Amino acid sequence: MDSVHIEIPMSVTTRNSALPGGPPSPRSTYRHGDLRRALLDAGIELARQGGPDAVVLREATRRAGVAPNAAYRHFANRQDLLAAVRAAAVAAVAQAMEAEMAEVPTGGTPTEQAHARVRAVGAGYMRFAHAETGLFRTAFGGQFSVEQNPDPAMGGLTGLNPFEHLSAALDDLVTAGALPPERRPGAEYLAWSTVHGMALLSIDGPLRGTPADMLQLLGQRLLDMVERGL
Amino acid sequence: MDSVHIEIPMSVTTRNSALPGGPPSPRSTYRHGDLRRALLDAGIELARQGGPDAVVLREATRRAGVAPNAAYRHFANRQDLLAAVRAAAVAAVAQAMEAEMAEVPTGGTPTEQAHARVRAVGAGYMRFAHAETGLFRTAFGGQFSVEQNPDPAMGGLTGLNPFEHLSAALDDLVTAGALPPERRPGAEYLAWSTVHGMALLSIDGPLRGTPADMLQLLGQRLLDMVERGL
DNA sequence: CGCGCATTGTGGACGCCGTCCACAAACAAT
DNA sequence: ATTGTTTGTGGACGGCGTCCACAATGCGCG
Repeated sequence: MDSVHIEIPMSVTTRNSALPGGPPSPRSTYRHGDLRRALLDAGIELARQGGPDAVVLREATRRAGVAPNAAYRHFANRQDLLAAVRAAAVAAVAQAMEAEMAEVPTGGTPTEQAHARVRAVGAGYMRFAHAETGLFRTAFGGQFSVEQNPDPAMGGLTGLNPFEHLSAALDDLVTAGALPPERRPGAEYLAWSTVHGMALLSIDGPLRGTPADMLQLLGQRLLDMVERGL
Repeated sequence: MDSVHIEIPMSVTTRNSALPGGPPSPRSTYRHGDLRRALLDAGIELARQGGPDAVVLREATRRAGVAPNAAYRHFANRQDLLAAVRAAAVAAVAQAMEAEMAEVPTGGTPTEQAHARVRAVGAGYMRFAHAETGLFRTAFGGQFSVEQNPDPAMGGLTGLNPFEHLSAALDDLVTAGALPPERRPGAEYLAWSTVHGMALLSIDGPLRGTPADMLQLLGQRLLDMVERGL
């Protein structure tokens, strides 16, 4: 696994501090304290290990030490829980991008900087897909949408979601004069398509099992292609 | 929906010629005739309408007018049936590519021809994704692999599967002198990533619902990018 | 302080799914 | 005609999402 820092908000306060291992200790109070949060955490963990299909309502309630139906007090249905988990997963992708951008060396011409930033966004996306397959698949595997009425829960530490990071990086490219303005509209989708495709090919497709360094190399070639072709 | 010719092999002979509509007429014989084929056809239809998750064993047997367990005489389990459906779906993609290539005007320099062929492969892929979403998702949505020990069931009319079509087109590009040989290795994955990403973005992602002509345009820009950047 | 009520968790049920086992019908080979 | 193998049936099990009725809880209002 690649090393990617993932910062997923964990339960803040839970009266029932169930230590891992052993059945969750019986609640002292009838009320749980923060069941919504507990279910969400359980869902995130399930997604991390098995992707979206592994987010099973009954299993989440089991882990929270609660009856299956209790979930319906906090989520309309399985789909609703999954949506919340997905938001967390998207936020994690945003953070992966931010981490990657933090590594970009300062200095160099504005053009170099701008290019480096676009590459960081793309590389963060692909690296995350490889390092946190389950979460990535949850975020971008099935149906997803990030742009319209941006859910703040999908933002990283900076508050920007992955799509916004990409847009910003492309804007920089234009300001730096490295991308003709007339080519800017829609460029997000060209760039996104490219890295999205490679991410999926490398976790679900023919590139599955390819060693990380090989993948890194291919990824760089892909980004070269985008840089030349955009 | 775009118009794409899809040729999926349908049942050759079924003693029980169940016309659509109404419950399937009771079998005259205890034996079915070609239950495997019937289940596969049902599975394909389910996949076409609802993607891989819609391929439900019990529903397939229901459509074939047979008890649920009968399926286990022909498929090891649900996964096995799904694999067979997937093969058919992949073959359909190959045919979509072939149809697209048949449209390429003859004439022009070898370089132009080669470029046109690569574009046809990519366009066929994306067009199919849009026209036959369910089948596309079944073929390339979840885990998939096309290259190692090529399953003949995945080939189109020419016998080549989608990956082989792409490879051949890229080889042509080299022969025509439009792609430096040193850049040839791995080029499949760069090109595939690109169209795969856009295909998914346009059916599951933010490009969902984009009008077909808009999509066509974006697709062409994407192929331009590949052409320039490969 | 006590009461009523909205909130939150429980228990039990339903119908759907995939899968397993034992049995029966149909056919093929002897 | 008998025997044995294939193919379909019937019934069952556990797991899932979801619904309804009920019980415990704790908060706000008098």
